[in-house]
Amino acid sequence: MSRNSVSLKDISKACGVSIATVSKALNDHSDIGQDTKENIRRVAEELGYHPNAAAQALKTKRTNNIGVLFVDEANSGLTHDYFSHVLDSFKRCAEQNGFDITFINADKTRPDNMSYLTHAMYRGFDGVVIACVDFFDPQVDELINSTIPVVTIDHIFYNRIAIISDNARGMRDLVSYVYRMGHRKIAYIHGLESSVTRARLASYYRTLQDFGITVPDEYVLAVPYRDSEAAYRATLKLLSLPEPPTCILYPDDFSAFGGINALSEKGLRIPDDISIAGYDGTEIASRVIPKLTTIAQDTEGIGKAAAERLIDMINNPKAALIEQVVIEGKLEPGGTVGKPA
Amino acid sequence: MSRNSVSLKDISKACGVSIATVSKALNDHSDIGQDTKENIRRVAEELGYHPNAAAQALKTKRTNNIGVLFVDEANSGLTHDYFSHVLDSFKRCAEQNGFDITFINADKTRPDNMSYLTHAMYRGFDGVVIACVDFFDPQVDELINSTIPVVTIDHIFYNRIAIISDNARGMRDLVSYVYRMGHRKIAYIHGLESSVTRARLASYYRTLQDFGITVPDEYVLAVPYRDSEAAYRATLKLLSLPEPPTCILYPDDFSAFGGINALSEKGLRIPDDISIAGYDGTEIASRVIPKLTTIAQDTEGIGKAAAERLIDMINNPKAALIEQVVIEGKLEPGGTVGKPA
DNA sequence: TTAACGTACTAAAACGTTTGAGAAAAGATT
DNA sequence: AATCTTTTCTCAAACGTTTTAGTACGTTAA
Repeated sequence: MSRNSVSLKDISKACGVSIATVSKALNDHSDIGQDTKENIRRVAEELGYHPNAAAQALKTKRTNNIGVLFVDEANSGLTHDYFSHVLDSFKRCAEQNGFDITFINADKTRPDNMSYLTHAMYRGFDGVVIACVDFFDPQVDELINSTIPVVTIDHIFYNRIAIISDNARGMRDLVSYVYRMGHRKIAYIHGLESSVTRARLASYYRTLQDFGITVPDEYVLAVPYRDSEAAYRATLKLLSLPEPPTCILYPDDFSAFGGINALSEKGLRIPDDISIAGYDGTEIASRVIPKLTTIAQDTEGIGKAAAERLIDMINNPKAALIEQVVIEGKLEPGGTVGKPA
Repeated sequence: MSRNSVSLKDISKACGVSIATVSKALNDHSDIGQDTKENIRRVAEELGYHPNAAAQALKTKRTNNIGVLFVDEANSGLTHDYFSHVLDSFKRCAEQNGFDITFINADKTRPDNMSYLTHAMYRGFDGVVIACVDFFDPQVDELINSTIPVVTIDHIFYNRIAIISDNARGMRDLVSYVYRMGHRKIAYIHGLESSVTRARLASYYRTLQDFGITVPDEYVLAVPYRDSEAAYRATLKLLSLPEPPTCILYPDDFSAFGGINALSEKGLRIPDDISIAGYDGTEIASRVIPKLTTIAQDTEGIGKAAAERLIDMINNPKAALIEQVVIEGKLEPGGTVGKPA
């Protein structure tokens, strides 16, 4: 009800025992009598005791708090569909293990002007999870090379555990699918330079090569992620080619909607006149008509794997096994890919 | 580079002054000589000192940390479009004022089994912001009635500052708009019982009344928020009425997409055969064709107002002025409302 | 000359925990 | 009866800060 603050000392007085005894009783140490424990716990409950995280952290060097650094192009991972789903899953898993999560500041205008690492050390995070568009930010680098347990998402560092969505496989599945649907002129509007983009792009070329297809350079364009305006313009560019593609792949579902706008503006029907596919498997993609063909990323699995590995590492720093955990996506055939016209 | 931990003591040794002097120098107290201050700061920098949040919190009872309780139907506000945008804005503003944000657990399965209030006190949050679907959860109630500074979003308590989106105004604007477009048979698929729903529903009836329109009871249906399946079914139900509506309003943009599916399945064209509107102003709403007519909620303004008020209250608990801050939305006319057929 | 004052510093307690070392009492072993 | 164990508890230091009261010393006013 109120913002009281009953401490171990209060309980110790009420029970007529020492503070140490109270602490041990509440932490279930073996050197406290059963009846004493019960009494102390009862009184603690009555008094409305709850521990003080700051004092515990000061003493034990454990905060049960995990730092989250999710930063996208807009300097916020929160409104980013993919990130927010991963984060939600991460959060859930962390909470089930008794950890809270706190954001590592993404706003560089904060008054104390701390770097990511400084901030993480200030708060004493037991571990840190990073999902980032720009893994080459020096501040990110500093954090990666610290001694704080770190798990990265969608980017591999030689000295860190990484959880990565299987972009190569996803892209291969997608390209194979549209190939099987009969497409040969497959354009790819991809995201800006990042390890994710690189993996997908390589897989795109590789898969086409396996099918014996070569695409003209004009079929491959770069736009920022989730920028439907840019995707719109890129799409128009593709359409203006002397030999336009019959199928366009987008870096994400959101961009695909930008593409759809361009196509419908040009009077092209999907999938009769032209086929398209997105990437991510956002909820909205499955709610529009026709459903967007896309690769559903396993955000649940990614978040959970990240949390599990990080907590492992926190609880067992010695056994820190550097590994890459690859999480498979899943092709979601919608109605936006048909036979080529 | 490493997870060192240089403390005031280390600096004091290096400078040959007392710990107190170091503390005061770094906090810019007036009773420390200018040159001493400079020297201490230089050494602190060299040694890579950064303060310890736990120790500071223990001593000062300030954590510079704000607890966030955002819980939606799925027990997570993170993937909720409206919430996540509000939170993003809140976070940004809080960070600019030197506050971090930590989630108050939404997962009731956490091992220590703390209530929201217990959790908040354990972490020593300086304040708490609550956006919630169920403000009648006893745990929420407990938190509201604690002495911790609280700001609520979209729900008014007599003893708390509330930031509320102007749902009455938004609904009035929307209904007036479709009325002006010629519609008289206006159905409303609304969300489940909540103060937001109540405000909108009342405004819907009130506005229609002002226009001298009465709607049959069958025109008003309830579905959960953001449940496009339910909205799909509700839409079919409306279409099967002997005298179906010419315009359907949905509780949110996402539901509207469910409605669109039902309509297109029935071969109805939007807006030629039937008109629809959403609510929220999600990004995707403006990226589809035709653009979804909707009320854009000022999530930026809501989050910012919440953070500002909360921080005010934290810094100046005495002056706690209980108020309701109303944030206006904005009608975004898209292409889904036309003249009635 | 003495008291009053201002400046620049320090000592030490306090915040609420945890924990290893030790102590006291009771029970078990010779 | 003396010694060893076991059980149950307490002492006290420590974690890294902040802050109040106080000290030492030089300067100024009477």
